[in-house]
Amino acid sequence: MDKEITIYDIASETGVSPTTVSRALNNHPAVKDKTKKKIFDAVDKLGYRSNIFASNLRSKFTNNIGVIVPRLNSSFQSAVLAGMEKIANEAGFNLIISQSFESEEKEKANAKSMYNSRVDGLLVSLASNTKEIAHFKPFIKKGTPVIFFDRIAEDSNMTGVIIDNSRAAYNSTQHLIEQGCKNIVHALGNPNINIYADRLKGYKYALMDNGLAFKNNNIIFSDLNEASGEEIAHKILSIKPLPDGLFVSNDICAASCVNHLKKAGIRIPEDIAIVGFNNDTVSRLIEPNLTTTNYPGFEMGEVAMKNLINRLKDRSDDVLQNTNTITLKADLIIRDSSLKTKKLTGHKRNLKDDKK
Amino acid sequence: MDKEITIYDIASETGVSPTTVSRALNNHPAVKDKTKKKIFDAVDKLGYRSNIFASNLRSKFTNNIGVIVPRLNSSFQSAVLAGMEKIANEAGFNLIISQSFESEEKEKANAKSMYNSRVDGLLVSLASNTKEIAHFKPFIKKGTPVIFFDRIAEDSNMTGVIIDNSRAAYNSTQHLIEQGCKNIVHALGNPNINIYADRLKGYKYALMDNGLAFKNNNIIFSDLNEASGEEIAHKILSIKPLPDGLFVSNDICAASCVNHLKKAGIRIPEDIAIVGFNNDTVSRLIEPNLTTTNYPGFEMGEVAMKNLINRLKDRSDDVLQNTNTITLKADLIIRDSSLKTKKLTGHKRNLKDDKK
DNA sequence: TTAAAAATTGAAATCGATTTCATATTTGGT
DNA sequence: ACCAAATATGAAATCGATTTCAATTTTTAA
Repeated sequence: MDKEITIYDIASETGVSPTTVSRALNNHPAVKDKTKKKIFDAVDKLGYRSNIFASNLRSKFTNNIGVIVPRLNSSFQSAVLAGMEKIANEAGFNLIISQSFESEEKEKANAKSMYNSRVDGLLVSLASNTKEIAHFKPFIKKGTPVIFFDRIAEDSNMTGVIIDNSRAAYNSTQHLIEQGCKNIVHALGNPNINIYADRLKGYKYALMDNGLAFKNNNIIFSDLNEASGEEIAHKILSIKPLPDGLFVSNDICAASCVNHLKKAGIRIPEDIAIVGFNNDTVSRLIEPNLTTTNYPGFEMGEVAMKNLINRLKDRSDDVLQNTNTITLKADLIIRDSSLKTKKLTGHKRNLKDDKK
Repeated sequence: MDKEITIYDIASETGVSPTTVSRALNNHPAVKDKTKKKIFDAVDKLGYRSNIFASNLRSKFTNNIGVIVPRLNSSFQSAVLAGMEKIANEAGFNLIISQSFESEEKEKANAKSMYNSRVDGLLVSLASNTKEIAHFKPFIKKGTPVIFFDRIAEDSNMTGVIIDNSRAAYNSTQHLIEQGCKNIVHALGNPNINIYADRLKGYKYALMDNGLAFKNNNIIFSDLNEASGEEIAHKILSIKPLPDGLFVSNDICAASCVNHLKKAGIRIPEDIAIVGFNNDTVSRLIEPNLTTTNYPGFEMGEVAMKNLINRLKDRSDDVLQNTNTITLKADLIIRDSSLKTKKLTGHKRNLKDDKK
């Protein structure tokens, strides 16, 4: 096990002081180019690597950014993380990632751990049962920026990066109505989470604006996973008369539901037009292809991380400091699962459809 | 911004020395219970939090474990990461995650960054174009354990966690042969990566053992993504006579391929029996359901992390130190896409099929 | 009761980089 | 060529916990 090379070694090798070495390494302007070169040569020669702990201890910055997500193994969340990692890595930050498994307790524990790890900033997508966000107060108090994404704390005035869930749901519902649907079921997740609450609103508004009545019976709460697709299908089949439209707030669940409805002899979209959410891979692979809302996860990750890093870089930038909510575009992608009136032509389809 | 509470504050509050405080906090046996209690009371009262940088600087341990993956947004990789995070979190370790984007250069940069971050251990799934693994030597030299998973460096004698890719491919091919296929195409990814190279071997062995000739024309190299499914379908259609079996080394790609073949009027499995790989969600949602190999990502993450942490805990445990390769079970799940002979009964199907 | 052994506690050095404040060296203008 | 301003460099304190080695207190055994 080699002995650690320190700036003192570099200093004695080059005949300057540790102070100057430190400055040179941090690219401080007050070091002559000639001295710098000498120092960097010695750095290469001796194979010096900065000890970030000594550095952090003194400077208080860790170059670590914490991320807390409900689950790592979700295609949406992993896209977000991929976007975040890309930006963070380019800016020289490390990503420390932990998952809450949808539990407020675990989220609190993770926050505490992140706090102890002295992360420079924190990005959070809330657990479904998180009711209050006091566990992030210590960060704020200490001046560590916290940014929420996707699942945000609405009542707080902390920054959040989201899509306009209400509008997206409105557009989905409106589209179904335009296809002639008059009896539209909406399947959503835990309405404690802003994204589902907002989508429910959008669904209601669209019904209202089109003079359609909202019926409690047409709302199905579920976990929105593969298994719940079957449950939803069963519930749909038990509704008389059979609904003619279905808006499921998740593609995988919608796809599973499509399959089970098909198995029961229901034709899609002729009997029921179906719209999903997320533009998950599966939406482009099942038969019929699923109309859905494109949820730009990778981009959301990039935006949230860029915003965070900007704050860290320029703590005085009031414009960014005051940004409260960043809303990303999330467009409806129309495919066959909802097209009762006319089939898309190959041409039109390509226009709307073909982006990964 | 509050002033940081240190062990010196605790010391003066309780009237003992910082040394004793440090020992109490680390649960050192040589501190009287009464003293401990006094100290912990003061800790609670003052809201003390350990400064891990001061601690790391002296003790050399960071409680951080680095993970380098080719891409974060892959359903397999995110399942692995979820498993890793779970175990690491339970053991009090943080996860620092970065992605190589399949580039050896980026992988090297990430390794360097992990090295500078002084991670206690490193978990790596190699980039597709990584030809040599010298960039992990510094870790070994320093005594930091490095464990590979899924995509390992075969020639090195470093520990790896994998599935038996050759056997899995053998079983897939054998299954197709048993269904009566005599002309089986295999679509795989970059054969520089062990998993595809091994599967290719398994495919060849199965042909051989059944007296079928191996034909170079029946091998298709591709990126195995959604788009390449279409390319593969086109290539298949151009082969005369039409192959009667297809083994694609990835479910999403296989699913996309299924769709394009169906569009071309090919019946599955009657004309071509198809087998995928991974047991991705989509394999259970497309029509017909895809026969595939269950790839236990979450479990692989757990196993790799457990192994790493065991090494960290007991550096003298020779049994674990010498473990070279850990192989996980990966069973074939038979579904309709490959069943030419007889349809599965509902009963049999549930037996084999119903695990997430 | 007393010496030896065991159990507790503490003073001070240490980990390696950063930062403050002071000093030395250049540069530029006249 | 000379002095003020601008540039470069360095000495020493500092960040907060750990650790070594020594000292003190308590317990045990005879």
